[in-house]
Amino acid sequence: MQVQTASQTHKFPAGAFGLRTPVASTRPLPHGTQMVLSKGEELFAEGDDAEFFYEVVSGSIRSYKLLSDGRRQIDAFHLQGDIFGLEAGSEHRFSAEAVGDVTVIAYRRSRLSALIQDDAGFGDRIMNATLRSLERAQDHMLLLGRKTAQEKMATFLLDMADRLSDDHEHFELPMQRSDIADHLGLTIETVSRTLTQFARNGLIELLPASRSIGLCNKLALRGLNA
Amino acid sequence: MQVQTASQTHKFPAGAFGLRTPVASTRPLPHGTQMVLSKGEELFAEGDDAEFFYEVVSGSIRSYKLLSDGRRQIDAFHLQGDIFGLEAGSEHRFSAEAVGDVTVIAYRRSRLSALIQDDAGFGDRIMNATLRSLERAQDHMLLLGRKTAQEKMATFLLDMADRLSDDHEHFELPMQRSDIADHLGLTIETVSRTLTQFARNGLIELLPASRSIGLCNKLALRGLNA
DNA sequence: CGCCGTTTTGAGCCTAGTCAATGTACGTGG
DNA sequence: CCACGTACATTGACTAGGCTCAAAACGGCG
Repeated sequence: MQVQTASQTHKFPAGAFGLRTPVASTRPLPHGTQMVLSKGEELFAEGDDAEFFYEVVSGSIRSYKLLSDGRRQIDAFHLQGDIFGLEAGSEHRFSAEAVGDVTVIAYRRSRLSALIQDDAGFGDRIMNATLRSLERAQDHMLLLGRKTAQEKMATFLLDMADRLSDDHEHFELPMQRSDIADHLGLTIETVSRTLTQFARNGLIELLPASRSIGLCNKLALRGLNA
Repeated sequence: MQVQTASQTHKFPAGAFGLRTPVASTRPLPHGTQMVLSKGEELFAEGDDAEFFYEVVSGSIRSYKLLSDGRRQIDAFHLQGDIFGLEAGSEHRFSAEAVGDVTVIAYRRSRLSALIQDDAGFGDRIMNATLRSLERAQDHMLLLGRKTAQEKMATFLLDMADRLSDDHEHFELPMQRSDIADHLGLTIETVSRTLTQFARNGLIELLPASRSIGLCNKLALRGLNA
């Protein structure tokens, strides 16, 4: 997949039809196929056949929907261990792209019941992953519908700190400002201005034009969180 | 339940602990307990033990989250046939209230695996209901994050027409303006003004201060929908 | 060094929110 | 039967938070 351009769509994991691919990019697993995607590559698009669902091994995936005029809503960033792309119907209801370089495992949906038969715990993992996605979605609806720009950013930063940092204070954002904006229902200008303001008020540490963030005053951020 | 006031919380279906209740309000079923709630009654609150999950028999349930200062986001209206309130963790992550008079069936979560054993189709129904909730949530995030007030109202009206009317054109809204506002991330004033404007432009028919709606120009509404 | 993608900053505007008053429907009690 | 009270909905005037448009700054890379 690393040899393909960023705009192409993968309707199936490389190797599924015997395609010649770099050794490092795909690897057969007992139950799924490992895939490597580079920055910006599309994993699937809204409307594609939902033949596979996925688990993130490393890196970050953005899943999103578009309006006809191009407005975008990123409904989630999927990080290590997250499962996504499982659908009730036959088509994907959203698109998914690699935020940076990413490794995922693709599972064939038609083999879901077989996977569950083989591994009793797998079914629970799927159900729990789906329920956790729903919980995240519910929290995010509250954010999108009722929080101010400052509250949105505070919530986002605290969540990212929890999900991608060991000390829950210092971390590197995998995505750019436009991704954050389209996730929080804001514009890139508002995202940038809010970060600058947080830094000026001593809530966060922020190297100029960088994606590394340090949370200096988590208490104040939590105060903004609700 | 009909004898209780609107603000009380049900931590369990009446009858579960031998409470004396009106005959008409609860009825034991093979797999669950039928309950009747009157307008405004709380089924469960955020943080309550998620001992039961529910299926709507008739009427409409609103599920919502609150911020500390009282701002509310209604993440869904559950109508006939919808299943809701199943959680990954031990607590409910949102509150649920009857919009009008409602009948639901309460299923004990601890018996979920038994229910699935008994009825092979039940597990699929649960999984599908959960996935459909997730799809709805994703659509709704796009609405909340990226649609204008007019687009939000158009989407909402078309969705309600599909879900609670036979001809998909004439229907009675079960909820009041403040519920619509808190569902769409707007204020009641904006909801009211937008409806009035739609009526003036001939998109809908609207008896004054009434909840009955007729869609006159679905094409124009669909145009606003994306 | 210079280009390009990204981020930051500034100035002005607009959509939807706030505050306030009026209108309407309905149930209750005199 | 009507007067009143309450809950809900509509309408108006004004405000403000976040958006748009525009330009400058920064960083990485050939």
